[in-house]
This record gives sequence, C-alpha cells and structure tokens, in this order.
Amino acid sequence: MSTEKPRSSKRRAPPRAPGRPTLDSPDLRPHLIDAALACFVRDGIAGTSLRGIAADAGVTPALLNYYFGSKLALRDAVFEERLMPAVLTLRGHVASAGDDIQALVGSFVRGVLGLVASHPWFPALWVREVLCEGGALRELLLSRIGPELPQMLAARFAEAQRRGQLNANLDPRLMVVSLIGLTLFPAASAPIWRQLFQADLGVDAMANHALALLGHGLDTTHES
Amino acid sequence: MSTEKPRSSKRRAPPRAPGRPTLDSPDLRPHLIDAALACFVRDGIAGTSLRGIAADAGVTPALLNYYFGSKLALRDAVFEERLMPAVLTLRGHVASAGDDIQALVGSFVRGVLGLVASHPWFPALWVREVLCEGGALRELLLSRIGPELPQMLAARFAEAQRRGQLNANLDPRLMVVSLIGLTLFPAASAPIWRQLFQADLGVDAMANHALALLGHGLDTTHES
DNA sequence: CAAGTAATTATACACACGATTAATTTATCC
DNA sequence: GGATAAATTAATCGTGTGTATAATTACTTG
Repeated sequence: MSTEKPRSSKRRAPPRAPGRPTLDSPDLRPHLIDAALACFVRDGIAGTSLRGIAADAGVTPALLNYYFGSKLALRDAVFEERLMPAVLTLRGHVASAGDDIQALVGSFVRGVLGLVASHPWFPALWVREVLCEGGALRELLLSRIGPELPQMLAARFAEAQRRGQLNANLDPRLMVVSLIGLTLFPAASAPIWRQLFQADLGVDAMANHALALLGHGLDTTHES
Repeated sequence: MSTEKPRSSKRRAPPRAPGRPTLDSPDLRPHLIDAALACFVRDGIAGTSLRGIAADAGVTPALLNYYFGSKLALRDAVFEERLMPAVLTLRGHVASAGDDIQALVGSFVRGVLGLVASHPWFPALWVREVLCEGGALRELLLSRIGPELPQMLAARFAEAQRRGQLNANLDPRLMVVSLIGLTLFPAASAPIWRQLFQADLGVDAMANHALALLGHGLDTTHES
C-alpha cells in the first residue's frame, strides 16, 4: 500500500562517498542482517523494502544486493542466521527433558517463554511469517524443524496416554497445538492485552498460568 | 514484493464496453465486498491490490473507487459489513450464557468454533489483520468490541475465583487469552497441523479437546 | 424527446519497489 | 608502483500500485 510511512528511525548520517571503506571499518554483514530482521519484525517481510532496510542500516540499497544478491536471499540469510539458532535452542531444551509428562510440559512451557525472553522479536515474526498463510518463512521453518519437534511431542503424549498418565479425553496432537496456544500465542498477542487490560501480563505470569491450567484445568480441588 | 503472482482465478470474461448497465443487472456492491474479502483473506489487506480485487470481481479498478472512494474506505466497508456481524453473533452467544463458570467457558468455546464453522475465512483474517502488529483491522476491532467482551469475561472469571469456584493459580485476564489460544488459535493454525500431521483435526475435535483440557487439565482422575 | 444523472470502462499520473549497471575509492598482490 | 580485486554509492530501468479524470452508455425525469 502506498499509504504506509517509511518511518526512518535513524538520524540523518552524513552521506558517504562511494568507494571501498578503510580497513578499520567492521564487517557490515551481521549489521545488515540485524537491520533486516528489525524491519521484518516491524513491518513484515513483504511490507519491508530494501530501501527501508538500507536506510536503517545507513547504507544504500545496492549494497544489500551486493551482499545477498536478492531480497529472497536476504530473507534466507535472516532465517538461517537468526531464526534457526533460536528455535534450535528450544529444541535442545525440550529434547533433554525427562520421561515424565509433567516434566516434558514444564520444559516446553519454560523453553518457549525463555526463548521469548531472550528473543523478544520472535513471537511477532512467527505470527506474521509462519502462522499467517502465505507467510514467507512457513515453508522454510516447517521443512526444517516441522516434521521433527511436533511429532516427537505428539508421540510422547500418545504414549503417556496409553500408560494411563494423561487425560484420555485429550487429543495428543492437539496437545501440541494447545502448548503453543498457551505460550507462544499469549506472548505474541501481549500487545493486544496490554492495550485492552491496561496492564502488562508478564512472561512469568504466563508461564505460571499455563502450567496451572495444564495441571488441573479450572478445577479447584488440586491447588498448590 | 514484486515476486507474488496475481493468480487470476476467474475465467477471462469477454471485456465489457463502458457505460451504465441495463436494469436486469444486480447490485454490484455486495459482490465487490465479497471479492475484496476473499482477496483480503487470501493475500492480506496490504498485499491485495485494487486491480486484483477488480479482476476477481470482473470489473475495472476504477469501479471500486466509484463505489468506495478509496482502498481504506473499502477496507472499512468489509470490516463493517462482513467482520462485525460475525463477531457480534459471537458476543450475543456468550452474553446469553448462564452464571456458572463451566457454562460460560462452554458457551465461549462452542461460540468461537461455531463462528469458525460458519465463517471459515475468519481465523486467517483475524490472525493477519488483528493479531499481527500493524494489522489493518486491529484498531478498528479493538475500538469496537475490544473494551467490552474481554473485560466482561475477565470480570466473570475474577468473580468466580473470589467465590472459590475457579483454580486460584489462574490469572483471570490470562484466562481470556487462554480461551482464544485454545479455540481461535487452533482454528487459525489448522493448515499447519494438517500439513504436519497429515490429518485434519476437525473443529469438533478442537472443541472437545479444549473443553477437556479446561475441565481438569492433563489430570487423569476426573474422566467422563 | 431532450436534458440530466448514474454506472461503467479507458487512460493517465506520480510514486515506490526490486534489480541492474556504471562509477568511484580502497586494499591487495606481483 | 602498477594491475587487479573488493566494497561502496549513483543513476537508471521496468513494473505494479492507488487514484484522478475523461469518455461512454443507459436510465430517469421534465
């Protein structure tokens, strides 16, 4: 849409002359990726222009094409070098949880909300580019950790149910959905509730609430 | 992004000559709004061009400006005449629920999933244009039903908690978030799980699962 | 039946976008 | 120290976008 403001947050730096920089200048690549990530999070990948990233990074758009070749390749670099490391630490955190179903759930809940605490940009990017249909990162993410982590969780829930350690009215696959719906979704929608309730429902409160709800539901008979 | 295909799903209709149509032709306005809604759902509001809507509707883009004046006004019309009626029926459904907290929760869960069943486009549009930061419908929706429905729910949960009818470890406001995270969110993410689990987790299964989880959590001691 | 209004297409404008190429400056190598 | 490669900006191209205006046809009213 032509009605979106290009909000240039950077102060007008004195425009640089062309030519290779001197040796003391640092490697621009991570700086460019960080600028791209910030823009992607703020405006979405489709809504971000190379000109906007370049302005935020203090370079010209042509430099982005010099480093990455195309906008698509820049997106891939951001995915590989920023998003994947974040989700891989979550996978490691969950994979090292014990056999007990309560431990597994607790590990997932705290793992997700720890990820959110250390990478505050994650929920918004995940919603826009993975959850949204046609999101620019859905296929990439699903093809990388998609088939692995969720099915491992669903399998563990199904096994616990077979052993009589899990409420038989639950669907093991929907348990995976519920875990995300009680952790990543609240984190992603936090701005809405902050505006609606005029209060900041923190990450720790989310974890406690989710664990209480997963523990015994609305029931009052098992309070700690 | 310029790499998106404009996927013209309509068959090439014989191009019409200019001029006012004859009397037997029906009112185009609802047809235009439906075409716009379909495009907004498929590609997002920012990602939809007036040319795309016009092509799907079998008219020229100038006609859209004749009927609505601008893309922004068209968005408002779609919101007012398609989205609002849907959420208003949900509000009515929930408002007529009894005092019992279980009845309230059941009414909300079935209300949301009934809304999803009758308006399958709702979850995707809600994610993209309300949940996403900068979404084109967030402010509109929050200013219309925002302050009313969620705070009424949170107040009812807080009151039930005061009467000892609700697990004291839960946060009444996060209960509202959890309800949406267990209903609208699973519906919105259904395409992901369909692809991941190679199975269609239907709306009824979602309702049963959510009610079971809300009832007693993972616990096995209270099975029906 | 003439004048005016309503509904539609055709054309065009100014702008933003992604990408390409040329120019320019610095570093590196023989 | 001259040639070549690397890293940067400047300028440009083709395309898609929202919107405005003009042209065209049909209905309505006197």
